[in-house]
Amino acid sequence: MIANVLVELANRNVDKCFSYNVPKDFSNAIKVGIRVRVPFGKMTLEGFVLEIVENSNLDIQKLKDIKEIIDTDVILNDELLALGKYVKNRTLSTLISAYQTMLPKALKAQNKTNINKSYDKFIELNIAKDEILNYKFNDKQKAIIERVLTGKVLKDNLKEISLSSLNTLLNKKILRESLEEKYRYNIKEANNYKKVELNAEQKEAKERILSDLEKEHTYLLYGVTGSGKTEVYMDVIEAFISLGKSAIVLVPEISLTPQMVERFSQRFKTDVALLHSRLSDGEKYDEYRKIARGEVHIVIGARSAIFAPLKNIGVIIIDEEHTSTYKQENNPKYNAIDIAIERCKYHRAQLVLGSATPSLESFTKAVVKKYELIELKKRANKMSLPVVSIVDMNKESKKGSYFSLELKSEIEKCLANKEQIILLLNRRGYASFVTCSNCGYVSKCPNCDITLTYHKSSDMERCHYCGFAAKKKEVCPNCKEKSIKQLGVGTERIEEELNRLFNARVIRMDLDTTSTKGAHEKIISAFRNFQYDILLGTQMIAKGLDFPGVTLVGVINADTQLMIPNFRSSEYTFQLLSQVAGRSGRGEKPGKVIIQTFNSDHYAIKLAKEHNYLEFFKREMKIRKELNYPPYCYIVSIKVISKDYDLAKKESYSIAIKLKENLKSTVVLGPSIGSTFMINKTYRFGIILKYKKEDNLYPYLEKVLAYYLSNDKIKIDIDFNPINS
DNA sequence: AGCACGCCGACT
DNA sequence: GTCGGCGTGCTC
Repeated sequence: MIANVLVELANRNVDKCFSYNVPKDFSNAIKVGIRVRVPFGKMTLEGFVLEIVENSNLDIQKLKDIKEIIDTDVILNDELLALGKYVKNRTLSTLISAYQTMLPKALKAQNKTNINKSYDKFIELNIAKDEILNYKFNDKQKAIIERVLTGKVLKDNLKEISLSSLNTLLNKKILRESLEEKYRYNIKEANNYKKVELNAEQKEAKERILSDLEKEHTYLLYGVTGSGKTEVYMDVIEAFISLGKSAIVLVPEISLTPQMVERFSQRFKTDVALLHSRLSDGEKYDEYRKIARGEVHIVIGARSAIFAPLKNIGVIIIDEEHTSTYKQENNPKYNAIDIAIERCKYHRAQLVLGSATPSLESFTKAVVKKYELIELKKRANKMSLPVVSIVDMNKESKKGSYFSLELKSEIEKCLANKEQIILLLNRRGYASFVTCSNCGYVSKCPNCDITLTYHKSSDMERCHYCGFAAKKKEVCPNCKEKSIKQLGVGTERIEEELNRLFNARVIRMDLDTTSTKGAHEKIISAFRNFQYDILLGTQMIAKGLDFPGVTLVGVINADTQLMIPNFRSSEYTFQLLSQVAGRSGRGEKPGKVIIQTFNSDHYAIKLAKEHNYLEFFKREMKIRKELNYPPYCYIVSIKVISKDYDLAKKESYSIAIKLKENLKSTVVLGPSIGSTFMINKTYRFGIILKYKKEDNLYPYLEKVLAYYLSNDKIKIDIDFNPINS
């Protein structure tokens, strides 16, 4: 018997099966989809058994033996095995890295993982009840026996009575110890569930999703903020569970949306498993086993939860589908929506993509009927959308202040009324960009309509997209003032200002203040409990949070997102402003939103004020069409990376030329250097491909990868449908 | 990833 | 004449 094993090394040279002889002792235990330990050269590696066969082209006599079997239960079932191949083919990653990202750390093939199951120690009677009379016990021993008489008791509870007495009884074999696997994480069961009746719109949405279960469908659930999408999700899931099926719910970052989890646990109790980055490796392992064993029907998690080993999936829900967190930024660079579609095909399941501001790609697919559009037009609580006002910071009399007069006075009003305030300053705004502090002019690339980024080292303004570069301007070409400045202000600075200007309790929530476990939850609950007046934070405060006490939302600078050199910057700005505006006025009092900007005429800002997604979609699509950006084409980003500048440059040019020759229906841009040109003394040159249909694309890119396979001086990194290029 | 093999420069 | 540089290739 021969096992074909994929070893743990994430190197393209060894990303294939190696054949091993299965010793007779293992012939019962060996299974496809488990991990084994095998000799590999002089090393011992872990790997996944992908096939078990009887014959081989290789000389069977020369095959080495499998050293050890690691798992008793299958880790990669047939669906996951196929899914890994799909990920590899979609992203041109190695197969091993595809499998590794699908699994929690405890189950990866890695020689030095030491994440174990956790056990509870129980004590129970080791003799028949009536035999007890044959012994004489002291008082402590009696107390212990008393507890154990009715059944097994946690050892820790008995230790409190007397550890030495307990040990005596164990030694005399009157009591015995037993181990029971335990789960380190269990969702908190909430009991305050109130059934919410769906309104007509929500009911219709639910019925649409359940209308045809014969084949897989993708539904785009487009509903304004507060339209009650979560209630629809829960009702749909309940319906699938009653059909004996299960559900995956993806949220952008689960630790930021605790109330989503709370609402699910109220309704579905412990039928829910949670998978997200804030769980420890041990906790993740436990949740994963719970899922694999079929002990829960619902999995809620962030991106990688799309690989949860649930069986019999009826529905996959992707909430806030427009968020970029569904795209993984390291290899394999997969998009959870693509994986969801693939899994839905396998299970004949329904995919629901929910958003108040769908990505242009998704909305386009709905327009061309690739997705089915379901609209929720009304807010479920009948509250009106908050009133948004835009403050043109160019017209502020006191230049250089971070707070406009209007925002300042509204903050003061709120504080006086003991109402709460959320202030947003996007953290990504720290990147230096070039702008005129007098008129708000921003340098843009003449070829790409993308903001230029100031490079200090060369004192040039560059386009990270096409490579265009120009000397830094001293005088603003718009207003002729000598007021060109680099901007970059962060939340920390604003926090200082708030403490200086107001007598208020301020809490800051950004990457720096939330690095420790449970920090998010602490900040959020402290704010919700009115321990603070002002919550200041980056975009992480914009998503899905529900604070009934908040009546004012202020956006310190709406332009930070616009400045990002990315064709999606308008889209992101619109989404962010719409999101954060939805945080205001969720309680009884109506909400107010103030957006400070130097670009008060920008359509993304104006239309966010009007809550007008459809008009934004139209406007932005027109621009995308003119400039040939997605959704009018697909994009591939290729990075040529090397420690050797000249080599990287030379090879990137030769790749670009070859791509131009071989991909006839593709626009090849570059090579150019990007904002991440030098990282750790490695240089990266970027090539961008734009195409609508290119049959030769995958085969040719595989050729390029194969060409550099054994060249460890050059690394080729390919990103399909990148989100930040 | 690790390790062996192999083909050219400065040394006990 | 040898020790050792790291380029190239292989690992069932």
